[in-house]
Amino acid sequence: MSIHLANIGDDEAYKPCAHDYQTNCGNCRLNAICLPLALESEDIAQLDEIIQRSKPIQKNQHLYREEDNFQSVYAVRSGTLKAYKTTDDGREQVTGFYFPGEILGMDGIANNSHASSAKALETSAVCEIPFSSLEKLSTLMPSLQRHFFQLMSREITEDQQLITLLSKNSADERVASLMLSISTRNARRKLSATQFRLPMSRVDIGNYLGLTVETVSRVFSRMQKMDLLSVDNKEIEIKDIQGLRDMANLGS
Amino acid sequence: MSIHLANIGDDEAYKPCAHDYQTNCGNCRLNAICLPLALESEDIAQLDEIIQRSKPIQKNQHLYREEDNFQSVYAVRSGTLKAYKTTDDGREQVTGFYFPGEILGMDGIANNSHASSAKALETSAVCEIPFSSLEKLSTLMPSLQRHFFQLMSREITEDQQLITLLSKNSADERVASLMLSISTRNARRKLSATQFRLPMSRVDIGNYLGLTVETVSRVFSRMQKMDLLSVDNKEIEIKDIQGLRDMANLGS
DNA sequence: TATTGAACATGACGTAGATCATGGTAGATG
DNA sequence: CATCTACCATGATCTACGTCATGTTCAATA
Repeated sequence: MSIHLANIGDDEAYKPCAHDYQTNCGNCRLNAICLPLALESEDIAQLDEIIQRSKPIQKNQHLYREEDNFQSVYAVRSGTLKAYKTTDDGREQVTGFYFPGEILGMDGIANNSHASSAKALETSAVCEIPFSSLEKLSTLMPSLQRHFFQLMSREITEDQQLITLLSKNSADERVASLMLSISTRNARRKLSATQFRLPMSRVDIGNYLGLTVETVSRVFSRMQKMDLLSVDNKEIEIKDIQGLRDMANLGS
Repeated sequence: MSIHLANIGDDEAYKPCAHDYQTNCGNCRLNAICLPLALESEDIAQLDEIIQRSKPIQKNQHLYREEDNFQSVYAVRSGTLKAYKTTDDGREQVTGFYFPGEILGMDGIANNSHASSAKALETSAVCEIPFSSLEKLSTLMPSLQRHFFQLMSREITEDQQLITLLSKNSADERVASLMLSISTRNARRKLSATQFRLPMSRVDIGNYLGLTVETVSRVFSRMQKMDLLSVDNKEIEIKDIQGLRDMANLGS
């Protein structure tokens, strides 16, 4: 098992068969990411009540599929998922990767049906948040309402970042940006910002970044030659984070 | 004055100096787009009270700038605006065009500061919706809360569409898609789906679609040669909408 | 009316990244 | 253990689109 998984593995998430997880939002160590809001403890208790902690999702299993009836949004507890749309001519477009503490499924609210599919890239666990309950609770708890408005707004700004990346940046810049993004998201979860295992394949990376697998491979090779990072299959070690930032060309 | 503006011009929006517009959400002919929800008439009256109808914005004037303090979201009453981000190396990325009935500014909620700038492409009028009032009202009116969740979700799905377009589609497909998008958005407002004036420059189109001006020009020329549409500067007439759909390659 | 300048069109040419082809490696399965 | 199949790396070639250069049109202003 990888270092990455081992670090997560000591979490409560890995009790696949227990019906009553001892987890709740109050003691979850991801709540700083997932719920960065000043909820009163009784508020958190109320939130806990509507959240369902599901059994693990196996690798390649779907959490939901495009056009499924929309019921819930999901917070990642452990593992990683990718969201993707299937284009009209049958190809796939990866629209995002979701790490522990991050929330997915909000694109389904607009039409009461999921606008994308979500698939586990490794064994993962999620908290299911039924949206109708969330709505009701939000009218009672202004800070929760605000939190969800902010979460959705953040999703918008992140999508706009990706739009800019796809529209204006070279292959080198795109891959470097993704590596930096994963690095900072790891750091937020108190994991190493410089050493990690990529949960996704080169195909997924290329698809997400609008590049072919071959180009992604070549960029990784180039980065290694420049001593920015070392790549051993999916194991990444960032060796020169400033150099990587320079390559990403995103300022500072 | 163009056909497009003339059609809008009979609207109440064009009373630049009046302090008391006779407009309200109840009688606004855009409310089917802007508020497609079953609000009770007294609810609409409440909403009306928080909405401020501002004086027109002149062409090239900003509605807000990136990093401005976020206070409000805006509904376009007349005219057109573009939203854009300035990348770290100083270039511009157009992230969206906003037509009457559409809402912009929601990307500012996440960080209480606008994540993009908004500039009028022609003389325009907007309804300003102070967000804090909207939040308060939303806790009292579940249907309004739901509406805004849906609006934001729609913004997410549209951004994802653009991501896919940029990542997977050719120049022809991108331009054709934009023309079709403008066409359907015109139709929603009971304007012609086949004849309209583009409010934005070729530069803006290219920027939005991740293409250079030259490429956009060439695509327009190609489309004319194929008799899909006729272009006279900014005046567009779609002559073969099915042909255009085929070119866009987005299915049906 | 002449003049200036933005916005647009179009040709010639260069290039980043796609496509095609081949080979290597690591984990799954009989 | 052998075999199979994803997944990844890397070279050779091709091409869509960018870049550069030049010209046109039209609206604004002297």
